[in-house]
Amino acid sequence: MPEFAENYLGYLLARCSYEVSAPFHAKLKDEGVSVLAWRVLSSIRYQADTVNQLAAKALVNQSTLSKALDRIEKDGLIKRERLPEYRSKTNVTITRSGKKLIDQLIETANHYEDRSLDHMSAKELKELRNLLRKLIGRK
Amino acid sequence: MPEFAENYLGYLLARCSYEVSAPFHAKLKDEGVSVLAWRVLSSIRYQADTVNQLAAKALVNQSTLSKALDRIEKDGLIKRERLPEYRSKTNVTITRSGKKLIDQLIETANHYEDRSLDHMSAKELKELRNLLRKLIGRK
DNA sequence: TGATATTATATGAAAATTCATATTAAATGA
DNA sequence: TCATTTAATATGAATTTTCATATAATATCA
Repeated sequence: MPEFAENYLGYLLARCSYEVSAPFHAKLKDEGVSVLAWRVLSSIRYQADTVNQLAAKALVNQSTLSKALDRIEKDGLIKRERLPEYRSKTNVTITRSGKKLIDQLIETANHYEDRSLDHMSAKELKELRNLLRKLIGRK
Repeated sequence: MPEFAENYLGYLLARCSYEVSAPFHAKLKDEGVSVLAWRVLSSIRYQADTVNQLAAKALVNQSTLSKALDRIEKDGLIKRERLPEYRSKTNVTITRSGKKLIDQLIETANHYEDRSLDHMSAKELKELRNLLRKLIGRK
């Protein structure tokens, strides 16, 4: 780890995020699924959402998401349509085949998560989640 | 926060990393400095390093870093030269003007970090860092 | 030692991302 | 109501990243 980062929380978080997710992201790549597709599909699995909302949740800017949605839609995993009650918003819904894919991926993700966390106790993990939520003001 | 992510540590980490760093990254953009340049320069501020090492530290693949180094070098912030004792490695060193820039940026980064963490106690922060380090096997 | 394998970096072409702005819809206000 | 502003999404052009591979140096081994 670079020197500056020893106590720099921004970098420590980036590194943890990267390392914890790397194995699963590699798996996604094997399956030909982008990280953005993963985030979008898991977000809308049970509830449709608009483009801007999804961009915020997927941690990318709106333009990036719009173009990613083009590709995900081309793959038949989502559908876009203007909201009837507010026609400047685009509603993004998951298709049957999108559901099939994401349900498999969520299962895989949970396996990977279990494996990457098996050196942490349940108590530590709970504490970590609490601290992270507090960090971003969710607690 | 999307539903799937409520307990998915991979996403929680990505979100925290993103949110904690966003204000400083926005500031970097204002200054015309890329996140990669920030990571590279802060890494080599006191000690030169090779391309592959830097790529790992900067959390990007080697190819991405090579091209970023082209740009950072063009800006006069770093210098590349083959290591005399092992000529297939490239040593990346910081220039005088690189040092000047990074010293300012580190100061700015610390300000931002202080501000984004002022709702956390010192004890919580210490505990968070410990847990994060344990998560990636640094403890 | 010469052939082969491995390591480290660079690079061309393709893909994804970003920036700025266009387009379209909705809200506001004179 | 019509003009103006604001909001939501899409898109062209430029930049950056990625993938695959080239290049070059070093290590290995028969």
